[in-house]
Amino acid sequence: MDHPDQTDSFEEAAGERPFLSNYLLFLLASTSASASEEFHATVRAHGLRVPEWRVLACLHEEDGQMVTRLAPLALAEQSRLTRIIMQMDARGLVERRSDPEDRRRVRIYLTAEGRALADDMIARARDHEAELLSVLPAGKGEELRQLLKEVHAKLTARD
Amino acid sequence: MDHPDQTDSFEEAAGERPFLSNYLLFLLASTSASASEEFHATVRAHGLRVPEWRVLACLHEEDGQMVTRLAPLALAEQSRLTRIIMQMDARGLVERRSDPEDRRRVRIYLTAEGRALADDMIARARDHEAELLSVLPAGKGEELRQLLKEVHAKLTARD
DNA sequence: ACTGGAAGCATGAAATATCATGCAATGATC
DNA sequence: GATCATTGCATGATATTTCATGCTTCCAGT
Repeated sequence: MDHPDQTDSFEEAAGERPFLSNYLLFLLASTSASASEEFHATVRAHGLRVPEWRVLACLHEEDGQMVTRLAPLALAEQSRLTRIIMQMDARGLVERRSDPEDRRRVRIYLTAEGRALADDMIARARDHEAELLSVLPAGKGEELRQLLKEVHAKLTARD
Repeated sequence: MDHPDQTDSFEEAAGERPFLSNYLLFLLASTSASASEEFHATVRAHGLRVPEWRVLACLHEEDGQMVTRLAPLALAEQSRLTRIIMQMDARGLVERRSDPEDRRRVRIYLTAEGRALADDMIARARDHEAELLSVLPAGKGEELRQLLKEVHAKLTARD
């Protein structure tokens, strides 16, 4: 039945597996989007936009970071992050202080309110992650985490 | 030196591993972003915006899809996709035809030019993916792909 | 010290995205 | 087969994002 020498239209050839559903960049983007969406609903329910939550998480990890360092971590472009920080500042979640070592730099610090919110959201993020992983066969989640850490490291190594 | 019964500030406690760099949603989003960025440069170099490339890839896989089906696949919201399609139509990459079975539906078809571009870009995507995977120890890439397919399936199963 | 260049952040104008809603076609219920 | 709800797509108003560029501060070389 299969005469590969005849039907080589490339598109519908016999042994082809579908491209899209196996394409790594698609799987990454799509999985990231659907996995994140659930939690992002929680984020918005707490009056935060997604990049604001990311900033809180980054500062929770290390307070007083500069805008330029925060931007890639929060997956936001610099000018966008500047504005987000300004709004968070206006709202009293963070505080901007010029770095005395280098006055070009602006370092961002959590306020008490910001820290409280960050703590709360981080706890929720942990819970959500646990719940997310629970739909997978045991161990798979950690396996995925480790692989992603590896790839992520390789990719960000070559700046 | 370490008296865990004293310094339990939760934040800087002894055995804590960093949250962010182990947080699955962060790893997914950040890895996806940096992995995609390289290829997206290629996409733009060919005069396409990222969602346009995604539409081409989706149609290459299955021509004549409806807008509503295309939107989640191309990771774009419906009204956004409508406009993107309109531009691609204006540019001659796709064609919109009302579905005779259900005249609310608009089905999108690749034009000859669109198909040629899609074929070309898919080939480049394959190449880029191979190159991307080559920075990983052999096998790791496929392992990652399989895990992502699993998680992706689980996540999209519960609509 | 002086000059050129780069780093760090801010900002205006233009491009995009989103949200709610509109409209048309279909399906379901009685 | 009239009515009401729903699906599918389009669209206007608004909000967000981006791009280029400006301004300031620092650094390197001279």
